[in-house]
Amino acid sequence: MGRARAPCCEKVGLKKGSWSPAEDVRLIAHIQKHGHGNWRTLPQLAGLLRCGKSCRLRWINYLRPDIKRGNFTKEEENVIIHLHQTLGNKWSKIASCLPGRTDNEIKNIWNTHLKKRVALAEKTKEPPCSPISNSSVSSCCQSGSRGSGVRPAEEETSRVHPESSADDFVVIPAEDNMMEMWNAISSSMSAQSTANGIDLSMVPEPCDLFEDSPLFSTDKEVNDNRWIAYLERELDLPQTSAALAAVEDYIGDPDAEKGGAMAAEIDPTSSFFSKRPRSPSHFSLSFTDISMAM
DNA sequence: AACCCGTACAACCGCCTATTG
DNA sequence: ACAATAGGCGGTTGTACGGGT
Repeated sequence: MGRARAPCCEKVGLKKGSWSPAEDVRLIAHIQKHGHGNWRTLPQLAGLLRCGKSCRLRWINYLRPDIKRGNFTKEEENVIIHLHQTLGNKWSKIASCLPGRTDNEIKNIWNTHLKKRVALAEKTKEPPCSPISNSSVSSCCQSGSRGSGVRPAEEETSRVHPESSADDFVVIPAEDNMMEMWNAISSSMSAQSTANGIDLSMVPEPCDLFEDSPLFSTDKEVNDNRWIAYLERELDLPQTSAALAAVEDYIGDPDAEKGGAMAAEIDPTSSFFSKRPRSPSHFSLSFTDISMAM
């Protein structure tokens, strides 16, 4: 309130714009390993040339394990329309009623689709959507006060489905490829996969995971690179220099066929997360598979 | 093929609130 | 009580992409 405020971070030398797959992997790996205690210090700790806010946004809106991607269902759209009628542009509150959807995503869908649809419906005097019970709307949104820190993913009980009838609360299946990805990664790591969020403190250290693998090295940096290489491979990302270094380090031949093929795939502008959904079997690689491939 | 235009959505910005010392 | 800081929110912008001409 008029108070002078320091910038959230030193912007000089920081990267802006789209996130590269390598940055995504670094962020995921860091949060998997350490959680996100302090967003401000996270970029340095994770070795990212990004502002803490940018990291937070990327995680919350895109990389979080419980993000539900893909088109909005009719029911979801109806919920948004109804909630917007009562709450206005309180995107985070609306998001709290739609598990797996982010405020940013809802804001976008409203601005690009639903706003027009509602305007058109008002013109033609037709309802923009089917009726929805008020109880479901109010009950799922009244608790979400600003700054509570409770994200949709963490709310295990406030899950509303627009077509719910008597009790209003049903669980929307967490069926999205990001969940599959995270579950695959988590299960590969013997960590407990969760449908409604991951307890990061339970995730084992990468080095621990590699102990039984031929990839394991006593050199921490080598292990870190191999860890990133593993994640990149799991995510089907273009292999970064870290990954290639790990490969070369392991096979001892930079010009080996596989290393060369991986290098040819490097494309810093593409992103795994913009690709179409894939089958769960895609994530069936094991450490054995990787070590064989390497 | 080149250009234009609309759409979708990721990302940034600035402000506000909650928390902490 | 106050100030500093971090986290969160909503508005806006930038840009990639697809379809039409």
